[in-house]
Amino acid sequence: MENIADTPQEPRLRGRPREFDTDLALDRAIGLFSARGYHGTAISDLADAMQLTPGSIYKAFRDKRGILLAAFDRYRAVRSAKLKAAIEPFPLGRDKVRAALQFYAEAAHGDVGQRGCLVVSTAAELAASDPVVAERVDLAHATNEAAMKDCVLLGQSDGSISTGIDAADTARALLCLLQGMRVVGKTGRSREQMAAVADVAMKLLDERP
Amino acid sequence: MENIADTPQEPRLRGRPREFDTDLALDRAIGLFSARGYHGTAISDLADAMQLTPGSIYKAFRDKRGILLAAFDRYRAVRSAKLKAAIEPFPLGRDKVRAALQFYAEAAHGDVGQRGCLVVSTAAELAASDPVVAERVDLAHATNEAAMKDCVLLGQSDGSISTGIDAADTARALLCLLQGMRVVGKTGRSREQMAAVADVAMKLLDERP
DNA sequence: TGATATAGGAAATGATCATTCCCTATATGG
DNA sequence: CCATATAGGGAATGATCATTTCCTATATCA
Repeated sequence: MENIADTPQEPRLRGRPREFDTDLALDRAIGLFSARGYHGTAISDLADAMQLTPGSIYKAFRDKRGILLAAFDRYRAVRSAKLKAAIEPFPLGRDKVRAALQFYAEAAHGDVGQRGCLVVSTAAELAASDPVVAERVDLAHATNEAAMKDCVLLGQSDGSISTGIDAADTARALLCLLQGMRVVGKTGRSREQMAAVADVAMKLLDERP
Repeated sequence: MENIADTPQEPRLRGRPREFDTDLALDRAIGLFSARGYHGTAISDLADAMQLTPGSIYKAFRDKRGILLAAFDRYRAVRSAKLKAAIEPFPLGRDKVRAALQFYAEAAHGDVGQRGCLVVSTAAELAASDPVVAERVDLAHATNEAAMKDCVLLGQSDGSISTGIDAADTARALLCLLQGMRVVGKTGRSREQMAAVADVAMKLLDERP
């Protein structure tokens, strides 16, 4: 999670200006929420990690759920931007899909893999009980699914992917595989194992024999 | 979660016998832990659902973590038995894999899908902070992966799956896809969508063109 | 039958949690 | 320069949490 400012922050008009970097603070919150879950992360933990007092946190984010929602939105913005950057260099749809799979393989092993994906942990912990959160998770999935579908459709138009496959179903299967990699990556798999999964998954782009 | 007694419970030798059905109580705990997560489920919630007092719960399971571990083990036992039953009728390895995918598609939509998978939620919430829990999650994944690998190897020996594919890598990819289906299923997908994922995933068993 | 051992459960305990209060600090607008 | 508005933060607040205590109930064993 680096410097990707998705909230450009126009100059505040009234009152004392904020002293902390919202994005930096949210990145810290993302780390905690991803690793320990929402209910497993206390405000005091967040205050320590974000280097803020509970009072300041509440002033900035309203309540604990507000922190989660802001962290979730930032997580999505950052990850989407990075995924986009990872697939952008490749002109062919097939190569874009491969790059996406490798991008996830990279995030699904080692320390980053163990920390896990905020979308996955939020889906697991809160989607069943909080409709607003569930909607955001659904949107995150739908966005990723649409990105994969675009790649498949591009591949079908540029000739790198057969027109005999169903783009929507393939994209949904890719989404499941990508999310599953993040789950399995929670318990230390090697880069090689995850790279092999990405490689094998490319067969989803082939036509039935 | 029905009547599958994995703890046959030999007749107690000393003291007052337990009055409640451990498996039934754990099934209720599984429902809560799966839907709301570990930290999101209070002992009082568990007491209500299990129809026990907190005192009785602590006598039987030692502490909250003990309930989670017992629930996790039972969840695995029940789901493994059902998966086994689902693929058992099919003699060909390829058909067994298809049955397994359909079994997961069935669990990844509607109410059951929204409740979610206890292995997924435990992995997301606790694997990074509790080594003992992480080991159990890893074992659960390894067991599922091995089951898939056995199906692939069977298929390769019975001729229903090409010997040109790597059984280990394919099994790992299948595991990721199955776990991912449970994640995506947390936010209400239709049976048709998940069935289509299962169908498309069968291409993982084909050789590269 | 009585010693032993375990279960059930109501009530208490102490820790921790999310949240608020209140006061100070620092900006802008007139 | 004073009114207004927002930020920072230390110290309460009240709720809730996991866990324990203690007493009763019910079984086996000798």
